[in-house]
Amino acid sequence: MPTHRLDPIDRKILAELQADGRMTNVELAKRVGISAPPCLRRVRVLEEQGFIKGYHADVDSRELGFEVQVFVMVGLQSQAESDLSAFEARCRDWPLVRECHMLNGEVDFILKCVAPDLSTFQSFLTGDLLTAPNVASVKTSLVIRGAKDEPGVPFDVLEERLSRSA
Amino acid sequence: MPTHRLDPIDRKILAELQADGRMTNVELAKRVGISAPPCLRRVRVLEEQGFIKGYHADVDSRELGFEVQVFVMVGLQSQAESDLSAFEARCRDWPLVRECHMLNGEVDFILKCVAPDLSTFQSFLTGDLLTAPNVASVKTSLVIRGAKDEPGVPFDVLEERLSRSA
DNA sequence: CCTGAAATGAAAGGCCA
DNA sequence: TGGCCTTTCATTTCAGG
Repeated sequence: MPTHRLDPIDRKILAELQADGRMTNVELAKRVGISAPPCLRRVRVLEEQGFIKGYHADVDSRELGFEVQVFVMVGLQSQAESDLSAFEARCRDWPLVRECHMLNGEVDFILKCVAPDLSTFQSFLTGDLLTAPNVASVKTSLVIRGAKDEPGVPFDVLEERLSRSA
Repeated sequence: MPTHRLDPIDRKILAELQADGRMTNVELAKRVGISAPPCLRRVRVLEEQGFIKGYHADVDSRELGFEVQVFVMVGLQSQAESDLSAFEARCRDWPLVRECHMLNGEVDFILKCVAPDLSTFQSFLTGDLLTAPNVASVKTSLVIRGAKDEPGVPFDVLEERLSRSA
């Protein structure tokens, strides 16, 4: 487990910033139990080493007009590495595709898509995805309602695990 | 489309904070072209009205020791509303389940899960998910590699759409 | 609803322990 | 490393257009 360089204070910093990424540094320092300057230094290091990849406001996509969320299962004809990465590159260029993960099993990729309405999604589907090279099968599943959508990872599980192995 | 109360400056604020949620207010004000005090007022209003649901540091889950990501398709025996929401409540209690969405079609739910390793996931699967009431079918798909993982929504698409309908 | 100024409070760097 | 001090800059309130 590559958590070598992280002490308990670093993990607490990550957990706090995951829960509230706009917290001021003095508030963060208070919560993790050190003073502000070393706390800020730790945050910088965590950013530089890639443990923190960025900070994002979590916007309400439905309120903003993105009423449609769809999961799309994609199978390709060729699973040669060059064809896989060509498809991935295409996904990165499609703004409606927010996530693209390569899976094991019969299907090759799962895509998480958003769209303002069904017709916008449908024209993406027929105009872009289905006509893309090497695409063999596409199965879409509309999200009827969202029940849980937590960003990040469960730090409780990590801490529990670390205390077990200690 | 319920974007009524948002003017172009509000949308720019949302787009900027989605891209960098830790930006200072003066930097944000400079980017959206107004001075700091009204900019902060707008941010507060966007938070209070729920357009901004929170701010989160994006932590590298693999670097932190969560090596396994799994999508799980779940079918239930009963689709009565009380049974659906009972399952959703269960998902909210499971820390390894980060997302739970109700879908149309043959499968009822898709879950996005993380775990430190396969054996942790497997004990969740057999110990918690498969033994939960009302669960009829479970199909898991391991993420081999991630190709795209963008949080939030594509504001370009929204702006383009608004300029079309104007 | 915005700008501009003034006071409070936080960020960032130097330096000592 | 963490803590303290100082300067710089951001946040917040208030007066005014």
